[in-house]
Amino acid sequence: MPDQRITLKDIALRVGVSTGTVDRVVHKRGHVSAEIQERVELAMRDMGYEPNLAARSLANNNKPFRIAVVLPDYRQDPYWAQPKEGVERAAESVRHYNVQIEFFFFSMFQPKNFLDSVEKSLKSAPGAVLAAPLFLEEAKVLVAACEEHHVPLVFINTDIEGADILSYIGQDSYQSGVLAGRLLNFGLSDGDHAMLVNLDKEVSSARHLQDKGRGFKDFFNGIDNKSIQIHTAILEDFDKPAFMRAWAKKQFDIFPRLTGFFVTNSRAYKLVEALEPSVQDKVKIVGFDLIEPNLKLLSEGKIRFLINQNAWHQGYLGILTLVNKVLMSKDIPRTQYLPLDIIVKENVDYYLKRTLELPMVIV
Amino acid sequence: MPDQRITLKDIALRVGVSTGTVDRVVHKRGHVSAEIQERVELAMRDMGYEPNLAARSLANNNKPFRIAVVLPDYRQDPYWAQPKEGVERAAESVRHYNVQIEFFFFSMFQPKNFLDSVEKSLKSAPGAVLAAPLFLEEAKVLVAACEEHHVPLVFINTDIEGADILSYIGQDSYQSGVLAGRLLNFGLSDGDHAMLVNLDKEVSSARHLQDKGRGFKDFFNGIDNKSIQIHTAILEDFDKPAFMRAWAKKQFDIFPRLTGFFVTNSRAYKLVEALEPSVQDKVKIVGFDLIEPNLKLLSEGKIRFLINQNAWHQGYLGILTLVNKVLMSKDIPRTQYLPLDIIVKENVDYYLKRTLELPMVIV
DNA sequence: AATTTTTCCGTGTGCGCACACGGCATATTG
DNA sequence: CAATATGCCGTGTGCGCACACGGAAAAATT
Repeated sequence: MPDQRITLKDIALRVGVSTGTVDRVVHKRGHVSAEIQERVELAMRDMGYEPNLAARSLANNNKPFRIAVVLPDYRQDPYWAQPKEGVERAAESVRHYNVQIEFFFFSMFQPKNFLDSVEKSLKSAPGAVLAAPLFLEEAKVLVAACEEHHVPLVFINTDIEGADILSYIGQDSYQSGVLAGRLLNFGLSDGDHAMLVNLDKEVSSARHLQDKGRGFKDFFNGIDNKSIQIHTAILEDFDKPAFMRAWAKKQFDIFPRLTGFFVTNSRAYKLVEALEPSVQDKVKIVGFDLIEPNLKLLSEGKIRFLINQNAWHQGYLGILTLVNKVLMSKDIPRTQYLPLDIIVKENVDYYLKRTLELPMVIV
Repeated sequence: MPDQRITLKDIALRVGVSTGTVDRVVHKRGHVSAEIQERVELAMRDMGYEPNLAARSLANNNKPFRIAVVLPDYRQDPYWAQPKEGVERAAESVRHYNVQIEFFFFSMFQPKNFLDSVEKSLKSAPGAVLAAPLFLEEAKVLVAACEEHHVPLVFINTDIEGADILSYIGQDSYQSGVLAGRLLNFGLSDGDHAMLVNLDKEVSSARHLQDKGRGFKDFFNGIDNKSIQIHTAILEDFDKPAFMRAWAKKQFDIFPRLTGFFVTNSRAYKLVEALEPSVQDKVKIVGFDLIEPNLKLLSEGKIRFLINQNAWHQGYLGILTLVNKVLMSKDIPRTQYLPLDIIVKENVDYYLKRTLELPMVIV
């Protein structure tokens, strides 16, 4: 490790040009002869030049970096409050770099509303966009627009395959299904039945749920020392308690040894509400996400495991990714998978608190 | 959020003094009249002044910040390679601030050797010290020395209660025992037996292991719908395969329904090695730490759960804590607990990779 | 050959802060 | 009252970088 950091001046001196010239090749701003360009680049590599980010940000911080954030309305679903908070926290972390955030919320079951938000966000001429592209076709409009204006675009939660974006941040849905399988299986006995439950409307991210289901079933297909029967249920009317209760009751009539459930999104609490109290304690449920209603049931033992989709971190990392790209000119991988945290009552606190502190540094 | 950040000059202008004066009150360097001091402080609070860290680090970065790191020799135990790597990664993250690290390794079963390392580290007159104080009495010497020279001291892995240090970073051992109890219990049936296994020499951190054991037993005491019998074993000769095999065989003779094990440190693989192949697949083992031999067994299903002690993060956070304190003059909590990550085959990759990337920013 | 254009490069200033230096008051001393 | 000391405060410089400006040389044009 070099004792003294190499500066622009150092390499300017070495090559025999001015710092202005070196700066030009650093930023590839042209107006430099081929020969000198060559020699400067060589010297930079040779001496191991790395720009001083503190100085860079100092010299830059008159012009703000504005990021538009397009997310589903968090008042509609507690899940979406998490990425929002992650974004806010990240914004605070990089405030020194004069990063400004503007939110654009849309209604999560209305593709048109999403399009509206996209248009509004683009009209503000942001320096970058962070979005959760819940609707495939509408998202393509966003991708095209960003591409045209050379605005870096990051997706969280849902990826659009083949889309030319800076990065996707989310989870491996298939793998999370496999994980759920392993967890549930550990608590089931030979001959038990388990059920995969989708609680969502058709329009939205059906892809996620499919992948999770596939992973879940694949896990049990790979088991050979036990026989667990797997069933599937898709319920769009998860908001109608009476219907849900009736449905649940019926299932136990049909499958007396039904002892395990896997809820493929953050609505595990809706399932618990549909169960009779005596059943709630016996049945083993695996769900997703650390939202309030789930947390309560987790501590009561009525949900056994929650898999953390790290929605908070998706927001946080999304902002940091854009900052790293635009302000630090770092290379960013096309997809960034977040960990699948396994949560039980005993370790839940750490994952909740983590959203509050965590000192961090842009490398 | 203010559109334009408040600078020294802004508040100097407002109060009607020079930036030099404001600077003096910011750094409490005295030589300011009581009245002006008052008015400046008021203005700072009023206008919400926050120093520009980039500018500060720029103006400072002639003088390096040297941190001495005192850890057990990582060649002696794979566990200790993790905090070492975390430290190295953190060092890289804050290189811009001219932070320099020097390691001092000691032999983990020799208190005297620890003392030697401590003395050597102090002779280098570091600006701060990060240490894993495995030995109580010897650690007190370090605490006293650091206190005398006003050198900030951070402990990882082991806390010394009542010691006047900047911060302790580690885990809640008791809680990790409770967690292990919950995990194991989920896979056990009524009437099964489980065993708590300590594989360690007497000299070292016995305290940790006790706490974990206590938590583990307390969990099962709190269970009422199942009856699980808990046994305890303490084995110092974990490095003698023949002895271990004989011991293991005997246990199953005594307790035919022994189906669960909880190994209180990172040596779960030693237990697996002591079991007969046919038993390895049936028995349910919960252990600690993502070290190579454990990972292999986890993927083979011979270890069911690993609890991640986040040793890597202990090192990482340790360095960041010192940087935040000394260079950013942040307030630091006396104890910083790290999350208890639950690891199975399906999510292990994320926790391993996490040590590689993670873009971060000092807030 | 004189003029204009283009290419290439150096100079200078400012970002916000830390800190040394020196100056002007007032207080202290003989 | 003069001489010295002390308390308070302003000024100036530099940290490393970005970028605007302008000048000199080379190339293109008339």
